[in-house]
Amino acid sequence: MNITISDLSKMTGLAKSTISGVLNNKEGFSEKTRQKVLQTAAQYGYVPNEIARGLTSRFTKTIGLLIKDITNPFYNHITKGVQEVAAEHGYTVFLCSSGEDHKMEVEQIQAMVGKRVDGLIIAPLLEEVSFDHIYALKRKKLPFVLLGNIPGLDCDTVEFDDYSGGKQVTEHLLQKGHTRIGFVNGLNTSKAGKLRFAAFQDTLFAHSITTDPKYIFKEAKSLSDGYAIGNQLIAMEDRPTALVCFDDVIAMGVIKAFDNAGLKVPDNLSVTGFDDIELAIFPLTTVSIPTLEAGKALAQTLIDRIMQERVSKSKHIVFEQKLIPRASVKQL
Amino acid sequence: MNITISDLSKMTGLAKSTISGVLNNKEGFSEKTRQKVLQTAAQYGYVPNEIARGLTSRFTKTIGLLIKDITNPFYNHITKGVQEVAAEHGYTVFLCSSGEDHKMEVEQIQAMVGKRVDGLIIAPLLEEVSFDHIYALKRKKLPFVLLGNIPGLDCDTVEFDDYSGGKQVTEHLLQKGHTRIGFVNGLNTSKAGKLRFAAFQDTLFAHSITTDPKYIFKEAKSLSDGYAIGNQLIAMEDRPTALVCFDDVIAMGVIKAFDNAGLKVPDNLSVTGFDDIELAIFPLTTVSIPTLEAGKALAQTLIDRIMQERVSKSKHIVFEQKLIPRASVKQL
DNA sequence: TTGTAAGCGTTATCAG
DNA sequence: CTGATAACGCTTACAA
Repeated sequence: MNITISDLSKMTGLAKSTISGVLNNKEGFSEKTRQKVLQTAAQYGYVPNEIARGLTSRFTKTIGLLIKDITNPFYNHITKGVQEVAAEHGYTVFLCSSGEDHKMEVEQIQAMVGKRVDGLIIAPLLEEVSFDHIYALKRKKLPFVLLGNIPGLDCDTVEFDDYSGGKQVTEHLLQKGHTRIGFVNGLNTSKAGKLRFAAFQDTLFAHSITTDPKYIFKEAKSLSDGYAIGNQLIAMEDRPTALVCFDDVIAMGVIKAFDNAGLKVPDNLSVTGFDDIELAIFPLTTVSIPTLEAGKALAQTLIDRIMQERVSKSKHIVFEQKLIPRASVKQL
Repeated sequence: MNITISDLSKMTGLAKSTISGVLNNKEGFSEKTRQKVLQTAAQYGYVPNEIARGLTSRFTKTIGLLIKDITNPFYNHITKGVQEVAAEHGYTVFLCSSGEDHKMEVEQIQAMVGKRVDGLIIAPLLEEVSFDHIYALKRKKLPFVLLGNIPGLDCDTVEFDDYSGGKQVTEHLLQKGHTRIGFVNGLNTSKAGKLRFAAFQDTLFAHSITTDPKYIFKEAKSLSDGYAIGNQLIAMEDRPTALVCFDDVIAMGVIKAFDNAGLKVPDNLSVTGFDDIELAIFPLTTVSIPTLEAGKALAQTLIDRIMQERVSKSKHIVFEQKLIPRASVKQL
């Protein structure tokens, strides 16, 4: 069905190794043979079987990418970055989503290992979860780079400074005169959420401000979660004056709820997010995160590691987060 | 580095074929051997080399997905759908983006064919472009399904009824009393755009309404394109009263421009989009498109075709588009 | 400059 | 019930 190198060998009367050599641009073939091979290959639409090639060469020119949800702007920008540099270097990428489910994460990684990817980029669940599968990778000496880090695990990482981001928004809110501030956190399995929240609490504590526990929400992960929380807030008589959301998507959900109820942001509630997603046309004060660049860095780091045959020591890249003040926070 | 079946063979003292048989749940092995194999395999963390497996079995359990831009909600929802169904059936998916570039499209498909995917899902450029690479697939008898259709090419397809969508919005606008209506089209390579625009023109024509050519824009593909067009519109003294945009992302760009200029939608301009993306918290009148479902249908159709060994005749699935009236259109 | 042969990790076939 | 052996399509010594 698919033409092979031995087919070409028979057709041209040349040996398989000759065909292979020419096709791989090796030196030392007469122009005549070279032409003959190239021509008949083109004529019959020969496409080398990379999979057979991978068997001998130990390289599949494939990398795996495991993210949480392709539908989330944060992850699809990372994906785009990975994609771009992978393609530049001739790699194809397997895309897998864990959907924030640990079992799925383990399975998908396993599947990609089985398919003998040359390396893996993983955005793992980082809290309240076992890392056995990641350690297994390390033991196998399969190159991989993590988005985020696992304490005590020495490997390449790309990270964002979430603590700083959390601190920046909180201080901004404080400066604007807010003292009754709520926080909507993401999933418990997210380390970014843990760090942002820690920064939030620490910063408030440093200013001797305490938060009412009823202003703290958890486990939000979608626009509809944000929407539901927005409605809870609307129903409270002593609402906070400001709300820090784990990401822009959630923030948009909250804003939508207020909008639907005829309330205004920031007049009735100041709202902030994280990610600075382009689609949020609402002038949302947020913390920008260089996701596209991080994706590129992720892929570049992995490819470097694959080439170097894992000699050099681990690389750790940290991207800064930066507050983007816009109009969703009111000066009190 | 990676443990193989022959390693297991040596360790257990059993033959390779025995190991292979047990691992693949074949009948006819004593419970004793079975246990022995399974146990040592687990002990040493054996992961079958799918790539070697693929060499003999002719199946790689991998499918390829080629889209235009993962960052666009339309495509990432399709991707999510494909992903889900693929994972359910034990397939891993290669994700490639053409970035709306024909050369890239050809190359990426070529790469995936080289990696011997079992089948391909392609969202190809459909206008002003050659289809040689698609015909080559057909000749190779490699299963594939298209998002959209190519006239004269008999293959599985999943489509949206873009003409109907275009007609629905246009009629809606007419009903609301608009007669000076503009249109922002997507790229020339998009058939969806061609169809939506044709419906737009036909519908206006049927109502004996003509559009001013200066109200027609082309080649928009991003929020910033929409933004720029919004600004052009703002600068016009005789603006249209309504604007049909190729998709929600572009529409959001237009709205953003108006917002920034202190103008209001729909008071100063009625705007509509396509896709009904969740993130558009602005109450945008749009045409909803079941992208997630389409993604699932795409994957299911492909997998069916792979199993059936391409006997049955081509399947064509058409998803309807549906107008979702919201508040971005003003009653005149 | 070209050809032969072995090997990559599996599965399949066919004896034992 | 188990074990050799060939085959999948390619690369790579090594030989001619």
